[in-house]
Amino acid sequence: MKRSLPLNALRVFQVAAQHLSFTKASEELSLTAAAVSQQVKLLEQHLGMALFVRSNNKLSLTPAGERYFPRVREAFRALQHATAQLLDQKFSLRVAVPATFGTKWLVPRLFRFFGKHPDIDVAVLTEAQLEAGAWDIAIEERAGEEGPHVLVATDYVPVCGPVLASQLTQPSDLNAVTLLYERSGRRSAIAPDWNAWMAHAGAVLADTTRELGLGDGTMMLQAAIEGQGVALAQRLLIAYDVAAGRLVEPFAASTPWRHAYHLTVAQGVADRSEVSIFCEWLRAEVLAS
Amino acid sequence: MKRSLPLNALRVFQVAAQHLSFTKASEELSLTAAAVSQQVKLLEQHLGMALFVRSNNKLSLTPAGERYFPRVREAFRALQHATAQLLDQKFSLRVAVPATFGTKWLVPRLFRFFGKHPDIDVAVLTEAQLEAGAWDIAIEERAGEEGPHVLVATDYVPVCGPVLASQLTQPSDLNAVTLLYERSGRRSAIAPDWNAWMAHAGAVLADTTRELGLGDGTMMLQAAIEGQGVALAQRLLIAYDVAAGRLVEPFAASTPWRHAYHLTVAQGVADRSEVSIFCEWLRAEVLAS
DNA sequence: GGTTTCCCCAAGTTTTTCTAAACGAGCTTG
DNA sequence: CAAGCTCGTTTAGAAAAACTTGGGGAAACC
Repeated sequence: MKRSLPLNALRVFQVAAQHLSFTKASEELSLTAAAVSQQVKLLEQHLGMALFVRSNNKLSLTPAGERYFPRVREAFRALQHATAQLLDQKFSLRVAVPATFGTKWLVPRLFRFFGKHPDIDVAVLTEAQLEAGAWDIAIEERAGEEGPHVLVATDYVPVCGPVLASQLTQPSDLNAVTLLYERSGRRSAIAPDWNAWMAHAGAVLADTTRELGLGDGTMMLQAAIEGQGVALAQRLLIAYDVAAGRLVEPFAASTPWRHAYHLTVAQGVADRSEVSIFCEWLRAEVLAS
Repeated sequence: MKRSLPLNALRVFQVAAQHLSFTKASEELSLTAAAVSQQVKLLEQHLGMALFVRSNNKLSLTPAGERYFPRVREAFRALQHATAQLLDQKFSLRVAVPATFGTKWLVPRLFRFFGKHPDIDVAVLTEAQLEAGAWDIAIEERAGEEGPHVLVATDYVPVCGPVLASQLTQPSDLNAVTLLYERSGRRSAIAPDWNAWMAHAGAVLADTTRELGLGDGTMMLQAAIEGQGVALAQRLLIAYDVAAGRLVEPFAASTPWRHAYHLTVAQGVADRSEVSIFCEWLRAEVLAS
């Protein structure tokens, strides 16, 4: 490499390649289109090859640019991710939770914690970033409700929007609607299925019943709220939506199997006061509900 | 992220963290130490946290910096690697070879190819970068000498420097010296071992004989040239060193097993004239030797 | 105790980067 | 088919970084 890569030009290239438009890239970067054009030209000169084909009024990548772009994007994403994680360390307490649990249970209660402890900066991270050193407290979901660190456990009930609920009088009616369930891909917990619930409710799931698997519990609940079907959801996580009338439980029957959320404290942080304060607050919240 | 990362400052940080010295970093970057100091300070301000501990006269990373550094380094390496590979595309022909084969067989003959075809830019890549699209022709080593695309095959013979060779009169003398062999970790070929050669030569390898495994054939041959021991080397690759008197074959006995170099042409490039010209030249070179 | 080795700071200069404005090529539109 | 629009390029000058110089201090080395 004759001279070190022009990094800023590289970032401009990356954004421009994403949009396949210098104008759009200039907006994202808060620059003028001229600046983008210049930076890209600089990079192309540095590499000694064209990255874009400027066929008048339409922009596309050359084969070289096509090969280069995804790798450059990946590198920048890695930088971005590393930086974001570094910045998390500025919080005095970092709590990693499953996305749905965070959205539907933790976040709605968190304002009470802030009220009591305004001096503690809490960061709520999604489970996806469960790398060592990235969190102080982690909450994880597992099947069953045994274990020394169980925070709270829940069963599953069918829920749906109020309109749909009015059409359901008995479990077998479910065969006429779309059944939503969570396709928890990587999670260790065994996802509950409709088949089991129906059997438990004394009905039979027809082969023809339409099912829709959502990749994420929040998405599933959102679909249920919008009336797209009936979801098999954790009772623990629907309290607020039920209270607001957005969701209704058409049948009381819950499931015999339960899932539990387990509380883990990262090694070496147990003696920090924020950590124990938060853990105690969590347990108090569980008891209060 | 309030404002996009200062990429150049990030690179400076990366270099400084590598050396744990602003002065050394400034040399590598062809800057003054003051410039390095300023860039690092800029980055630290941007992130809102310290990355280095400046204890007078000794520099070290903070825990945050310690976590950040390897990830930043990785991202820059990825960029560097992607760019290097992109630049290879400027060559009209990219040939990937095992490192030792390239050093000892291909490169010494390559000047004849350039003489005949000065218009073809050849890039010789090491096997390590065997990713799709990165090469036009690949040469790979495998055990045995069967296969439709065998370029050339070879057996193995002991070689060493001339001084050491004068002390060896029969195979059993090898038990008194260091035996060098190639620890070809990832290669699919089964590395030949001294045990087998000794048995074939009618001698016995003593348990006490000192062996030294080198990770790379070139390193092994270099050790042999320097008189550090006797190497079990591919006869194909030692011709030039033997001719120059740097290496000597103390025993004529070669091995019953052979390895072959196979020639692979990447998909979709077989019809390019440079490719067929080079392949024909390779075969002609094999016949000529 | 002097010397060396680091790093930091402030001021000034160089280099890079960006903007503004004008231009040109193709596409759309009336 | 010509006017208007979009989009990228170019140039020159302005703004903003980045870099150097020179000075200083604190530990470490001899």
